Formats: sequence, structure tokens, C-alpha cells
Amino acid sequence: MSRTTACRTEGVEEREVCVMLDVLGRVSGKWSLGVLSETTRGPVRFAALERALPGISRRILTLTLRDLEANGLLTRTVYPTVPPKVEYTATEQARELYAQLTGLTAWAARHPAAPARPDHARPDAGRHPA
Amino acid sequence: MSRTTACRTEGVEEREVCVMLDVLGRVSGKWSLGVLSETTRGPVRFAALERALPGISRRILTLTLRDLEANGLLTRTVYPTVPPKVEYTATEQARELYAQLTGLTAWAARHPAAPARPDHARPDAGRHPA
DNA sequence: CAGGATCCGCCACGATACTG
DNA sequence: CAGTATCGTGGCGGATCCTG
Repeated sequence: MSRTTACRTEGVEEREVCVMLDVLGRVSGKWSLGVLSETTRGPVRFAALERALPGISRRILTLTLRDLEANGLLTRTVYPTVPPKVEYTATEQARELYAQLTGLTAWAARHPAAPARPDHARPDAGRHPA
Repeated sequence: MSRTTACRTEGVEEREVCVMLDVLGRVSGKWSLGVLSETTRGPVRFAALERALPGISRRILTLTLRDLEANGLLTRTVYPTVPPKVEYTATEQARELYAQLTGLTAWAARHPAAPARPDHARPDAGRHPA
């Protein structure tokens, strides 16, 4: 995650693209959005996240959390109890970012599906499944 | 590009996350956004794209174009002239998507920069530059 | 409970050379 | 001009074992 978007597209006013790439890079992790989704609703414990994200490994979860925290998208709270307890919460910034990204679902809704393979089969006629 | 977002987060209403992941996956290529940025302003030729995106290789450019086309974000027009001529143009869908993504720059503007390494240095005070 | 350490496989991306 | 073919690489993600 957090790709170090060097961004060389200095040709035009693509400076905009660089910013977008940078922002997206901060949530580019395979599970980043899932973690944000869970933590935007309030503090969540490590184990809870693990359960909420079936298939994620402890290592990746840790890395994802650290990464998001480093980008100011997550706050990490440690309770020095006997059995360790750590809670993660999305920051206000993260919630705003997530909300912005949520707009993508609206776009997706307007555009049903991507044609699997237009290689040789041209979908010239606007024939949609639904 | 076009990560095959299996998306298993079926735990909650994370279905939303899956959609977002799917959409972002279609422009996850390192140069996808750059290509879209260039083609949203009108038809652009292969060589022109190559020049507009310093650092990209022919292979990757080709793959990126094919990928975007397969996702209905780009239209490819071939002119069977003696020296081959091919033009690429972003579809309406692509322009809408790009516009939506553009909103990220606004978010970025509101949140100056990500602390390089909050490992041990806590930026506890909300001291912002502007 | 919440990680850290290690090893490994896959895939996106890159460099180069050749072609219709 | 606009690709295709081949080879090589880095880094993300996964599996497993160990620890405060």
C-alpha cells in the first residue's frame, strides 16, 4: 500500500493527476477500504477487524493499519491491560475521504457492468443485459 | 491494472466496499489516470500519449489502453492509412468517472500533507500550515 | 490479544528488440 | 506509426511460526 507515486506527468496540468494518484495510493491496499469502512463507524479492535475481513492475514492487517495510521487516516489507541487491547478509529479526514470515494458507487450504478472482453466482439449496439 | 477484486468482505453491508474496489480496480494502473486525463479532452494518438506520459513504455501504454477500452472507458479508432493512425478518446462514462475522482483533489487540498512518519513523533496539536 | 519475523509466490511494470 | 514478443524485476500480499 501507499505507493510512492513519483508521478512524472509534468507535461500538462496533469499535476491534478499526481494528486489523485497520491490520494488513491494511500488507500491502494487490498484491504484498506475494508478497514476504513469498518472503522468509520467507531472504534474497532484488532480481532474484530480480523473477523470482519475474512481472508486477511494478521500481517497484512497490521501493515494496513500501520499504513493508514501513518497517513493520518486512522487513530490507534492502546490500552495497557493484561490482555492487550487496541482500538482503531477512522479519523475525520478518513471519513471525508471515504465519503468522497462512496460517490463511486453512484457512478457504478449508472454504468451496470463492464463488458468482459470486447477484444473481437464489439458491443456497438447499446445492448445492455438488464 | 483491473485487479480481479474477488472481494470477500461479505460480513456486513461492505458490499459497498466491493463496488468501490471494483471501480477503482479499473483505473488502478499506474498510468490509467494519466491516459484518461489526456483523452478526456478529445482524440489523442498513440504517439501523442507516449509523449504526454514521460516514462511509460510502449508495452504498458498498449496494455493500459486495451484495459481501459475493455472496461468501456476508452474508444479506439483505427484509420487504415499507410502510416497507421489510431486515436483514443475517453467515453462519456470515463469522463464522469474522472470527474468523480477529481473530487479527491479537493479532499487533498483540505488535508495539506500526510506526516512522513508518525512512528514516534506525534503531531498531537492540530497545527496546520495554512 | 495483538503483533513481529521469515519465507515465498504472483503479478504489475519496465527494458529491449522486432514487425505490419 | 503503432503495436507485439520476450525476459527480467520489485513489491504486495499470503502462510506459518514465534512472542510480550
